[in-house]
Amino acid sequence: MRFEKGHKEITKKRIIEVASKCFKKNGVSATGLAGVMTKSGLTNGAFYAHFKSKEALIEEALSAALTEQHSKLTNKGKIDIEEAIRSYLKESHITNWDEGCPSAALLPEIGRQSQSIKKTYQNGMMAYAKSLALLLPNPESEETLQAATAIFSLMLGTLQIARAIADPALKDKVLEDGIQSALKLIPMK
Amino acid sequence: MRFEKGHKEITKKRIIEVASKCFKKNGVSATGLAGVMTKSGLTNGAFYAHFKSKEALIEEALSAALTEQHSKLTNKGKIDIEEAIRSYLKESHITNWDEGCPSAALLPEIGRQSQSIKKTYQNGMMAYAKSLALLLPNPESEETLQAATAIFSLMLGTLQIARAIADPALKDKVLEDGIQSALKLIPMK
Amino acid sequence: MRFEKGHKEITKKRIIEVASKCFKKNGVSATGLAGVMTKSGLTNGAFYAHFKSKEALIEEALSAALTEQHSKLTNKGKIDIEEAIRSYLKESHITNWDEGCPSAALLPEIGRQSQSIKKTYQNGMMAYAKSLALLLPNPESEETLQAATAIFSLMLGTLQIARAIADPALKDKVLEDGIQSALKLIPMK
Amino acid sequence: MRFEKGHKEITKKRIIEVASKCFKKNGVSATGLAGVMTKSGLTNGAFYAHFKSKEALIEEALSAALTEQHSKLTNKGKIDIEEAIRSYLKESHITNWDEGCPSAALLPEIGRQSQSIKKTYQNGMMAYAKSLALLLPNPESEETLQAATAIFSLMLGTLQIARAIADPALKDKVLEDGIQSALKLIPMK
DNA sequence: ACCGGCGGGACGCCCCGTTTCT
DNA sequence: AGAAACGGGGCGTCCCGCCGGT
Repeated sequence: MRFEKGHKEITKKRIIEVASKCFKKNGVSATGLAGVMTKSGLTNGAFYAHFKSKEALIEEALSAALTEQHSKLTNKGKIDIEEAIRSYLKESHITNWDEGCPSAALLPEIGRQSQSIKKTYQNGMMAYAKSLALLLPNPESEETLQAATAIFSLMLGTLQIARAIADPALKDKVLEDGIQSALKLIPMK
Repeated sequence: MRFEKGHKEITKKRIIEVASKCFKKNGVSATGLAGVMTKSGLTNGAFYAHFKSKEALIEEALSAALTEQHSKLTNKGKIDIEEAIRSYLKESHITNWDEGCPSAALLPEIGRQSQSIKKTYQNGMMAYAKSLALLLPNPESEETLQAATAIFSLMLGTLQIARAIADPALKDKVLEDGIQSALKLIPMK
Repeated sequence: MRFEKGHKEITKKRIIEVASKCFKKNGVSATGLAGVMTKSGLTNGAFYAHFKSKEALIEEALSAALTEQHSKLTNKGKIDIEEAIRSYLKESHITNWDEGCPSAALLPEIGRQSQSIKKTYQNGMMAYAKSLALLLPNPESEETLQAATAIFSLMLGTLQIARAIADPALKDKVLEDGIQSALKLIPMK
Repeated sequence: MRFEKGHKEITKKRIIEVASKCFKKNGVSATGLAGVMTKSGLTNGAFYAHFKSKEALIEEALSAALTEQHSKLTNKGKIDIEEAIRSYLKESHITNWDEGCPSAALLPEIGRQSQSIKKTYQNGMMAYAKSLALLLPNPESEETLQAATAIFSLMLGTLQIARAIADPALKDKVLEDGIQSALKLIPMK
């Protein structure tokens, strides 16, 4: 065959991954499909063989980005919560939009999308918060999940602020302060 | 004279206010200048009499939005920190994009803009954090400013998450949990 | 063999019939091959196994549509000319584009096609006119063929006008007047 | 001024006239806005300063074409009905799509458009029929209008058929027969 | 031999941010 | 401050072809 079996799935996956990075880097509405397709090694015309519309791509790319972000927590073997926080708020995460957290890069835009996309986000976000709770004492309790969500919100807001600040020294301070504050949200055993 | 003195400034201010709402509501890159001008009661061609480019408008609109958001804290007379937090995370803020916090609506997009715009954001954000710190015990200390920034980051992230979630019940829970967690970040006297 | 003999012909015929309806319903140039293939239960790629190009399909679909329209005259057993006229100009024919007369739905577009397609139309149209002449007195005479052509032209124009009119009452009147006028073109015995 | 007063109206009129010809020549759905604008000496971007959408242009171009066609009947001073028929069905009208009758070129496509466009057509067509009736005996009677409509339908259908026929000799015959038949529809004084 | 997966470009309409002249 | 237009790009869809499985 001109294309081996599974070729289409691989191609689609490639498009999704490229789109995920483009969306995170430049924003959803500022990302054009033509650019995504070119970066995927394809032409414009092939897009609609894989996706019904740009919105469908957004949904799949968001889902993939959330899964990937989630896997950063779960694939590392055992890590403690402080390590997770420091890893999220480390300096390099500021500039690495395309490989970073989709929430930090896209949340307001997600909030303006359709219910379907919001549902996708909701699922991914809840899963992430639950994994974060596993790093805390008493992982199954409701309060722990609440604490995990708070830690996530704080990290998220801190990273976004750091990214939107001009002065490098202040950036570092915001990150470091964010780490300290996040640690305060860890519940006692 | 065809227009009394000051007319131009008034017009410009109107454009900025309209743009500020449009940016917050639909995002910066999804907002077109034509729409802004039409909503301002002007025609397309008049834009460049007031602004060098879209970027210049972004900067001025952002500045205005930050000032307005700031004034919500300072204009109310005496309020305590809990009231401020509850006010920020009240349910109506979820849907009121255009009259809400510019950080919650625009932060990732601001982070992708030029240094000049980031500097604008930095100033507005620092001022806001300082005003927030005034509501806390020991307002002048460095730790208090850090706490205020943390509270702001947490509120910000929480609001964005609530806006990006599909399920209404979960939305409410996220907001309520956010309030509880924010309160924990208030330093003791 | 994967497909029994004759499978291809059946498939091709199905494509032609689907295309014939689509062309009549939406017009030739507004009809996409993808839609035709999907409605035929096939995929895009299969098209060029059956037709050299869209133009080839147009030609075959036109031919089929003309034949089908012709058969409406000849398959009914004995009918008189008035019945034929009333049947053509009955109200339901206004809305039934896809099962109606190809001339009424497509003539200007056919006039813009290649000589080859025009030849196809010419043959089908002449055959139709001759069958119409058979319903008139003195069927073999040249004047009768001329009268039949005139009746056909009148019906055709009338139906097109009725279809292009907005007011339902006027539509009905146009049809009814068309019938009366067509009857006047019937030669005396 | 860069553009004298009334410039915009002139430009719009030019677009409409160019579009009218393009629509008649190539059909509505096969005509692209880019081509129309280029032929009007403008670029793509200027289109939406003049029209809300392609549909708006269709409506205005159709209206203009109907008016122009109408004026062919009324501007010539006194003509008799036979002259009008011969003029409509003269050979040159076959090839002159772009300067010819909009009904002959576009009717089926008009029938597929929105109610609003159909209403435009209805008005133009009724006016044309009434002017045609003025050339007949007893111009004000209802029967005369009916006869005029019938003559118009017959001419229309005949021209379309002639245009869709490949053989030149047959074309001529169809036209000539059409003239003869149309004359038969003229009511007696 | 028949059929289809998968992709290529070009172009459809629409709208963007911007410029120029008055 | 507005009128008018520019050029490019957005998403979506078109017609078409290569190559190989069954």
